Amino acid sequence: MPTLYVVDGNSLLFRAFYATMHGAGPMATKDGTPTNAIFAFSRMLSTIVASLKEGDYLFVAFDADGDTFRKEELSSYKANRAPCPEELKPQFPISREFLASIGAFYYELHGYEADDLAGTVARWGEKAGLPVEVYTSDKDYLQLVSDKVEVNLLKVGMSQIQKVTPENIVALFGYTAAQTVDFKGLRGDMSDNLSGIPGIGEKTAVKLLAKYGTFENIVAHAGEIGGKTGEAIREHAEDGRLSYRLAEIKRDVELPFGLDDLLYRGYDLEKAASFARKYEMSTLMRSLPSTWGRKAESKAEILGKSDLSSLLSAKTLGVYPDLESELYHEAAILGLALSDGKRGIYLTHEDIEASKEELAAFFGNPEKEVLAYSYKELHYVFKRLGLPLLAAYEDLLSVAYLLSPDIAGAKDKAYMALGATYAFDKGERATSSLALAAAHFSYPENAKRLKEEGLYDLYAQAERPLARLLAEMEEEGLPLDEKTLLRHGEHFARKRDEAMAKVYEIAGHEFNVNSPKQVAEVLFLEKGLPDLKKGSTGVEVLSELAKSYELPSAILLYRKYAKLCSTYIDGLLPHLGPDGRIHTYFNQALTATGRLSSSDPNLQNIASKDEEGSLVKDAFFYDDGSLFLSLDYSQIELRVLASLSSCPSYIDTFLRGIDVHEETARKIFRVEAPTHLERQKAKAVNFAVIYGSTAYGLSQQIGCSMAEAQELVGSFYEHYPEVKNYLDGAVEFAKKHGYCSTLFGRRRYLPDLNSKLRPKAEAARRQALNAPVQGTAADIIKMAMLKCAALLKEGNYKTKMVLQIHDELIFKVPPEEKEAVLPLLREAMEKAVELKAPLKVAGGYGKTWKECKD
DNA sequence: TGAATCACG
DNA sequence: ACGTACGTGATTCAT
Repeated sequence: MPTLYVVDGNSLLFRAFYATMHGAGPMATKDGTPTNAIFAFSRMLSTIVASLKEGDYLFVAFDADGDTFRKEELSSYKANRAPCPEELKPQFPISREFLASIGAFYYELHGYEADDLAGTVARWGEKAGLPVEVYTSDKDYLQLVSDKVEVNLLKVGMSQIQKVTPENIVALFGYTAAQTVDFKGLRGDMSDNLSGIPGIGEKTAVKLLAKYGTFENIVAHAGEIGGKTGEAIREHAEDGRLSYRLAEIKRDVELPFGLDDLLYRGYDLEKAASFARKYEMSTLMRSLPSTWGRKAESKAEILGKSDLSSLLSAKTLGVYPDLESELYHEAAILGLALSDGKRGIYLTHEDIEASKEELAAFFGNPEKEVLAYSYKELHYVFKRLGLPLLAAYEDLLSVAYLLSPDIAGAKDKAYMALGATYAFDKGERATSSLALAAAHFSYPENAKRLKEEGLYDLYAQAERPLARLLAEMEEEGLPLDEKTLLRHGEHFARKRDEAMAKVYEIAGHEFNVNSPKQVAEVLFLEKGLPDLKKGSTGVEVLSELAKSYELPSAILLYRKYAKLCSTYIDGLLPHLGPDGRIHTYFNQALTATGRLSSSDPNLQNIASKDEEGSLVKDAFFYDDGSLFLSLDYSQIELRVLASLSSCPSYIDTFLRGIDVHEETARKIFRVEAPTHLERQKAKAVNFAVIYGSTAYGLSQQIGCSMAEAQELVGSFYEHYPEVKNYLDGAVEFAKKHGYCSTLFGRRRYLPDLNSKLRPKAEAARRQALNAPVQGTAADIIKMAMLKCAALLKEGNYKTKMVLQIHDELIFKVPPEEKEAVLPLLREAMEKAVELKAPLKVAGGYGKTWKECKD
């Protein structure tokens, strides 16, 4: 039996809005259009569509603009309703657009409310003998409940739904479906500004209805009802009647369509994907039920394997490796999709083996061209397959990242940023891999977009070539000696257990020291230590408490060794390959600022500040006599700030090669020879400036008064006025254009900059200040990496770049190249880019990673 | 899945 | 009145 689904669009959209209003992310498109309600609304509709079966009907009712017949009857109707939130307004038309994109029939009619349309359509269903499912969060709809009609009341999201039927309605609400209107007549409805009978609340109304049945019968028997209640009924019967009439849903509205028009026929994947792209909702396609998606024709005509040589005669191929997981160092290689944009072939792993020579001839030919999603991934996969990859290439992931830096590692988002049309993860692996391979032919249009936005040089000179270098670095890996690591690990574990025993001893009992909640309970409740920061047990709090108490310092000690054990011993070992090396992944298209990140494992946050922690780096060494070389940029971000702002006195500090923090201290404290403390404070001020911190933040950082912090910042800007100018200008620009950019044009979009929520806008302001600085430094080191790699190749050196840690490069150097390579690489890094404040590089050799940092 | 914590730049 | 320094990743607990 087909079912009719009736949805109260307004109600769901409001519910969707308030459910996501305080959510985490910005929930807006790049141009600032809010989409939070649409996000949740689309989820709700997806859930409903998912429950539809072939032959079912779907109708979504909306309120129309302007007044309704109810307003004509009562001018104060809904008069006290809060105005529609500004962020929700633009989302009304978008919700219609969404429904259209998924083929859902919706309607609104001037003079009527959504419930009248819903009630009318629900009656059609009843008359046709169909079961009807109504979705709303408005209890007025309960009057529709019948043998045929179930009302689903939404509580929070789609997760909490109260199904109301004739069987359970009295138990749930105390009145029947037919009595819903009588109930409203008595109780009224604050949200509609209907008084009902003043003084009668929910409890009284239910009691009266149970006894007398209907509103009119209650009025007729008002004489026998005593006390204030009876008095109120007699006095306000007319008010009640009015509320009654207005609460009644009209069920015979004339509509220009019929039940047949509501038959749900599914959605066009292309239209839905295009909606998702337009509103930057990367997860939408995944939440839509695939059973209803009418597959777009695959762009690539699928060829048989016998046509491989014909396909390989193309100059350019889109190539997409089909892997079992994203961790391509290890993941099983399932297949390889090749497309020339119009036709394509999917090769299984066996096919690849069988056609290796033909494939090698194509990919080893520098005259040919490859369009890859992630060249880095492809490169690594080809190495594993024993295939060369020397063809020229484009890296679509980098293109997407530059055009839309907030794609954060999500494939859907990346393809969406490229405007590539493909059915997201629908259908067979082979089909979707081929669709992706073909989608890479969007490259020419996107290259044009890069040029229009001034990003092409960054792509062609930095990101694109970097993809190959990073692949080589990942493949090279870093040597980790298991024995040494385990030896240090035993030491850490012993210390950890000692610290734990001490914690238990002082606490007087055992508890889970790993649980911040339990730690807080023991410290602040059991032991009565002062709670300095809202129950937090972080290092700042515990080290402060450690000055006066024993327990916090024991906990800190436990935490230190527990961290070393779990993250750097137990966490690292599973990543140690049979080759004795650790192969990290460099994420090239992830951070908001243009930095790289490292994961699985993260080699950019191996301990080194703590003396014992740095023992981890002691386990990284070569067994063939090769050395580690570490070269790092000194204060690159401050030099970038000085250069971006063209501040002569700041630049001068760097030109003179003096200690920048000491010089800042001399200026802001107006002394000749700053003390150690003064230098520390000046250093904090320098950082506060590039982080956009407030006086409060600075005062917390250096433990001084707000007044002093204010004074220091003020003094800084007095001595470096151009810096202030530059920073003010940067925020202005970002507010006006919606993004900020680095010296080389890399953008970061900041839609929150104009948020009405102060903390959000303030956070965005700080990001606008910091991103150009951090991002420019990131651009610089990327260019330096390429320069270093080119020089090493040119000079036929065996030295290899193995790691990048934001402002530092680590190399593997054979002993015989020791003398030559250091000055070569240092020079390359310092001259990578010509800044107004010169770049300076420091560093040296060591037998272990730890040693080269000493 | 998110919060808390702590490792790095 | 309100929160309060940028950017990451891994582990653990708790829901």
